Amino acid sequence: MIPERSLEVLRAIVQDYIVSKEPVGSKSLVERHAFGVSAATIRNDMAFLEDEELIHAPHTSAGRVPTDKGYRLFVDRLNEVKPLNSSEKLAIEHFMAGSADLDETLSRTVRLLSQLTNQVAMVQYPTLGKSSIRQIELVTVADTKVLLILITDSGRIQQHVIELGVHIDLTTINTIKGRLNEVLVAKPLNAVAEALATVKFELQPQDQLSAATIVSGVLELVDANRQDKIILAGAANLARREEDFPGSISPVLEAIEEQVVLLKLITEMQAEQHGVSLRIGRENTYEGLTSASVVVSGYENQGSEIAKLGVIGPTRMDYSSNIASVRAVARYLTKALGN
Amino acid sequence: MIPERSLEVLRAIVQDYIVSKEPVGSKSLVERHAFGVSAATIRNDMAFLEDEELIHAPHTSAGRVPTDKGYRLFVDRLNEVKPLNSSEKLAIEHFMAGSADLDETLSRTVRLLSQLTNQVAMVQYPTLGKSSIRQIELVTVADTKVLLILITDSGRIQQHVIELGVHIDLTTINTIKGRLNEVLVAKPLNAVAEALATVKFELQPQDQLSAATIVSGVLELVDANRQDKIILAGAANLARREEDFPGSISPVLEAIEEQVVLLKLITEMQAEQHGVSLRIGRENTYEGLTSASVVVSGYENQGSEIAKLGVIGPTRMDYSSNIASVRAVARYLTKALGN
DNA sequence: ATTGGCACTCAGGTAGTTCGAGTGCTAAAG
DNA sequence: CTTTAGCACTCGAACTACCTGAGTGCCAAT
Repeated sequence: MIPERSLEVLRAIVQDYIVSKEPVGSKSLVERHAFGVSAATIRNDMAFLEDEELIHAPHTSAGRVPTDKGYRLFVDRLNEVKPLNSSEKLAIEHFMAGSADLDETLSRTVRLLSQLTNQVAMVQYPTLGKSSIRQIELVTVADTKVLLILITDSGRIQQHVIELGVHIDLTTINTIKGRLNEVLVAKPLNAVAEALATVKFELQPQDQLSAATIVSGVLELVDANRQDKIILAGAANLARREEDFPGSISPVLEAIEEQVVLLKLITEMQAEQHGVSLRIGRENTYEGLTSASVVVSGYENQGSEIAKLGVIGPTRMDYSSNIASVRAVARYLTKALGN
Repeated sequence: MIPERSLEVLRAIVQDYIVSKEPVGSKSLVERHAFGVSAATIRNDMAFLEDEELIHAPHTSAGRVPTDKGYRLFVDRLNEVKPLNSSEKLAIEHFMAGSADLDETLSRTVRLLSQLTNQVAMVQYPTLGKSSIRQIELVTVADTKVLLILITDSGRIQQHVIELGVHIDLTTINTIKGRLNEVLVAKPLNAVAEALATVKFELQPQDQLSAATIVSGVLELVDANRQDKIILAGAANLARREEDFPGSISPVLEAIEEQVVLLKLITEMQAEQHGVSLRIGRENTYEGLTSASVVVSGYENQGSEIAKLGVIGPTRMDYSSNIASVRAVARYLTKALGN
């Protein structure tokens, strides 16, 4: 068990370190904070915190810096989430005005988040696995090509051109389309494969092949997009915080360019407090992100979480305000999707 | 007029500097290159090149570094474009295999280019203004909503959901669709507005409003996408070349995140030699890119240029191989689009 | 448990020094 | 007129030595 005052000392160290970017020593600590005890006492507390591996001294005669574990304890037990100030609220209102389709909304959201936090922001597209099919359309675009369109209840529209190799007439297309919609509408996407496995079409033999091609096109479209998409903004903010990353920022840049890594990461993350989840430093198993922290929140549509958004920054980030921003933006996006 | 040997010296300086990243002096120059004259003679030539502002000494007792003007002369008159080596050709073949729709093709292309060059690569989506309409589709997606789909001859598919506010029946939609296709098919996109200005629909009065809404939807779709799109890859390569950028890479990162800037830039650039155009250092009017060079080539569909692609890197880049790569990838993409 | 005192540590800054790559100039040679 | 060898000069980079001061850990007294 950690004594109350030691926790206060840890909080003070984290807060001071975030603003000063310098290791913080016992003296400056008692100057800036009213502990009511002397520096020597604080030093004892600090020695204790160091034993617990919550803080760490870069070298013997330097101040202390929080460890990943220290940050973790800080956000879990000591951190009070700052409410947004009025200019931040204003910024959100501003971005909120006049949103259009899904692409536009998400792209605005990610830019908003990066501006609010001055970090790299990311927004995941609604996960198809959690959506269901609203409608399927087939449209001929050439003699032997049809355009397959998949519309989900989250408003996402996917399309794919299918080359049939042979001519197909309108009646056949309409038969296939009708049957597909019968079978698939309102089905969640992860149930599509099963539903299509047994489907039969009342068609002439020569058209059965085309139907099969189209069916596999549907499967492909559903599947190809299960690997969801992430959009990013604010990569330049990384470079501006370069000194916060030991070594170079290039592994971090690589990590965020690698969508697969990011997707895996945020999918694994489970909501902790305030509906926000964090990965701090080495808690990120991915090599390139061990000196970074990730703050993520889910956003919802029709009452259930459909995807996530968040920010990536140095472990030495202002958790208070970043958590507040991520949470607020997630709520805003949920609200915007409600319309 | 610049004497022949001085030009050779400039070429040698540029080449050595690109590999060594160190200012190059007269002595190492005569060692590495067979000029057949002594270092003192080379020094005279170097003094001449310095008068012409083609090279520059960082300080009195240092070697010389090419200026932007020097690089420019180098690429215009001295540079021979390296043919790609076999592993590079292999990489292109590999990416070439199994390309699918336009999105996929371009996304592969940009990653390919960034891998080949180890720079930041960019690919511009086909400019709509240079495409024409292949087909227009209307699909109902809800009682009062229709999905408008625009397919261009470059294979680009644009979609937009239109909220009509009132019910619309299938016959009406088909009438509108038929008429739109009659009027618009094969029209270049920049002629769409004109073509639609006078179009009339043979419809019941209560449906005229819906038709008008759809028409304005078409216009919006054409127009909203006139502001073209660029996709990027390899931003991490920038960070890896950080020492090549004086100051910080963050202005460069900002510039490339700002699509408008990039679009403006590459739109202004006109093909020079080999079908490739360059902007070297301060030739880039945009502030953040004054220490960067941009190599761009157009790519074609059906015999005319539809958009551009290229790379961005430090002024001290290997122009030979980057020009070769950009040119080769542009050709490959042109070929891939031909299918 | 807290505190003042004190010796100790060590990164970072300053100053002085050397080293050598590279220059520009001059005078002689081709 | 061009080229070359020779030479004095310059100046950044690298190395050294030194100092400073913030910060620590520990101990004995409260």
